[in-house]
Amino acid sequence: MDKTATTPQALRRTNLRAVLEVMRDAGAMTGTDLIEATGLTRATVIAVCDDLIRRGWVRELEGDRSTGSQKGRPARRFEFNASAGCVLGLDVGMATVTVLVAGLTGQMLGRAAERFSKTADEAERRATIARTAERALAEASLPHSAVLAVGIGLSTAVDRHGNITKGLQLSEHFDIGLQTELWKEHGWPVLLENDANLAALGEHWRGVGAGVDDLAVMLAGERLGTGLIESGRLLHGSNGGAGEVGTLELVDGVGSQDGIARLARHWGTAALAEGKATLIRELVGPDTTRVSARFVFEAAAKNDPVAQEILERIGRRMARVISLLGTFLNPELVVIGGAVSASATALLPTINAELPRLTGTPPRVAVSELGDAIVATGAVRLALAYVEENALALTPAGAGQGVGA
Amino acid sequence: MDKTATTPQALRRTNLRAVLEVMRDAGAMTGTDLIEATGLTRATVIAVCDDLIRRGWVRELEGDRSTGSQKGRPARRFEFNASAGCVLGLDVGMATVTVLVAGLTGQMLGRAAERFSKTADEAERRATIARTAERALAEASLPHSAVLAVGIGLSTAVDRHGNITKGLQLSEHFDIGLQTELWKEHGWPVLLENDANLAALGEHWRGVGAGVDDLAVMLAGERLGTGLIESGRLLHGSNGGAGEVGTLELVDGVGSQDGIARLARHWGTAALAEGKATLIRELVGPDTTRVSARFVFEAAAKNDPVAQEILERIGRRMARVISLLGTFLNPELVVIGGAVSASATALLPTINAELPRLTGTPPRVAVSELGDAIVATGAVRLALAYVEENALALTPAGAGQGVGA
DNA sequence: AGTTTAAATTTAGACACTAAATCAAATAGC
DNA sequence: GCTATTTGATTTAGTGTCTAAATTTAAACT
Repeated sequence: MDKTATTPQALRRTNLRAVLEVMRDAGAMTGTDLIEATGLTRATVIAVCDDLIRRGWVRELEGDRSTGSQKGRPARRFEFNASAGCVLGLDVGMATVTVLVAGLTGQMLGRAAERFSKTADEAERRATIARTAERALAEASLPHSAVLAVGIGLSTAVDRHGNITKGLQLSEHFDIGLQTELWKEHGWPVLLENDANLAALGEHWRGVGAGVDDLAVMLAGERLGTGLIESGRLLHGSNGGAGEVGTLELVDGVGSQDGIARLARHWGTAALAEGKATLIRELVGPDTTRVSARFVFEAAAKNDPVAQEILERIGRRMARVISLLGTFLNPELVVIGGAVSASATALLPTINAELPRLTGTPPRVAVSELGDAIVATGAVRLALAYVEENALALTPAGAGQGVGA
Repeated sequence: MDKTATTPQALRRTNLRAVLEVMRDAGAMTGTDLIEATGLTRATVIAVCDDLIRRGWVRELEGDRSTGSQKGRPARRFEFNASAGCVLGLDVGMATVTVLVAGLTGQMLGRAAERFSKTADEAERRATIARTAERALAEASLPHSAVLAVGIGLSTAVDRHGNITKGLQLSEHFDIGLQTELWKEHGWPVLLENDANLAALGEHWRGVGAGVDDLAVMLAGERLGTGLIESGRLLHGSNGGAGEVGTLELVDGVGSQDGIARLARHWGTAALAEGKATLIRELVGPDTTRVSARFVFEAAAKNDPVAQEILERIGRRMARVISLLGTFLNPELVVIGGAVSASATALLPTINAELPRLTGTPPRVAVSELGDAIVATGAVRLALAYVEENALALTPAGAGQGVGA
């Protein structure tokens, strides 16, 4: 029943979409601008704009003749109504939940984060998530009705239809009825996606990967996951397992799913246990079991040879994975992101030195600048994509009343 | 200048495409069938069909009331005109060229193959290719004017726009003006693609991978290349290097770009040189330098332990690469194809035994049944995709006269 | 005030669709 | 052989959307 054939009304729908799309990423425009951009005639453009205004997706600006020609009849100026609604982007991790609120052009309007209680059961985790979302919405002064979609990133495999893949990895921690239970009273569309995939979306949207359509993002904090974008599209594989390097055989004496943070802690702890003379010991203090990645990176920055050796091992390890990505996917760029991404810059020399030896198509390597909002940013992007896809079927909640700047 | 907006005529174009597409993969249909399939009204369907007949893409069948109801006014029966033209699918390898001729529903109409002279220069290679294509067309009794598109598979990296990637591997052997020089007098659209990618298209179209939308095909003859399909789409990567495992680091004492055939020969020769007692020696005959893959597989089939050990090594090696594919791409199925694919069945037990140890998402593994037409079959598919995409812009050359069954 | 300029609107016409009535060609029953 | 029935094709009237061209509008300039 998937009819591809069309009626005359479909024509208008197509043109509504075309105009809306142009206006979304071009800001305020006159009718003439839109004629130029879409190839439609003036009569049509105006009709479509009036239609969009009526639907609430576009608003008309008053006065203001600052740009363009000063002569002739002043042009009506149309603008995508960025406050016709908002979306939520969530990063639901093992220990914490982060929520971003964004307007329809992606302007960030609110933010909140919270830790899960260690003993939390399903219902309690859901409650924590809901509470954090409420706080973020409150910060943005937005009503529930403004939310048009919710994107959620999870540390588990999710297939391309947004379904959690049972049996793969940590799904039981995340398969907690986020779609069916959490916001059923609001009826918000909830879109699930793997966290590394969202990190890739985030970087592709507003990170160092902006404009790069063949991209891999390694989400390397405690764990290590990879999000893959080819030709601007996210790759999932048949079970959403694409890029899930957790089971990679790397024969290094540590689990292959370990991210940068865990590796640094692991090897740092080992170095202390072996009694090596290193700055790490002083930085950590008396309780030598409390090594964290931060101390190792700090010691390395102060030229501590033991810490630097650890960083080199981590770098070689990353280079190994990146080289495989380069060989199989041939991305233009690989971005290292995640909690410790700020420190990851120290790994670049090692990685860049190793790569050409390991693959014939070495990608550029960069470090993310999105910090710990990388997944939530991608979640926002995912939700926005849904809204863009379904705009004409949705009703802008804030139509007419305006929902914040 | 990529206008997405539309005019009333675009509506008709959309419906022409929709109807044509339905008819292409459903065979002969009545107006009522098309109403059912497209959701359009009878008046529109008939108008569209008459339009398509006028353009030469569809023909009307006479008489024949075998199917459907016997009562009432007999329905007009429409059929996609499979002989409105043809396409060529070429496999241009290092040593040989293979050409397939196919009608627009993919029915094979002609075939020819030829070896390149060892001393051939660019112009001579082009001439051999042209001559082979002529022979295939002659076998199908088709005029030059019937050819609507040509797909060509090459053993070198090709990016997603069909451009050979300079500097990567064997490009100099294949960048011989196939698009600019070869058939410029006929004006045939020539589409270039990597051979492993075409193998993947071929398997996805008419091989064991039919219906599997997340698929990897390992083209493993003398060399080893991989074609990747995710969600039904071919992956290229930024330089067309995706799946080009030629530079993979596998630390086995042999080049990683080596395919099954070369590995068998390599290790078979080594076994003889080491003076091992093996059936291979007898099969090869007096000149022990002339080991070929065939002898090794034959000896293994006769339970020769040395040959079987070689097969296991090859199998483990393949499993290694497949496991990496499984980890990074998570395909549902991996198909082994290429010149020696018939023998590859002997490798399956080893591969299937190794895989679960190497990756958490082991794909199904199968052996291609397309034989040495695998690349040319994919080339046909590539050319057909072009014709389907551009059908309404093209003029069916055989319009009215019919160009073979 | 009149002219110029650029934009908006109106008007006429074209194209493509739907829905409903009518026409056409076959079978089935009497 | 005639009529009723069935099914498909065609015609007609009406609607929605677009373009192109003429007209109107609203400002700046002279």
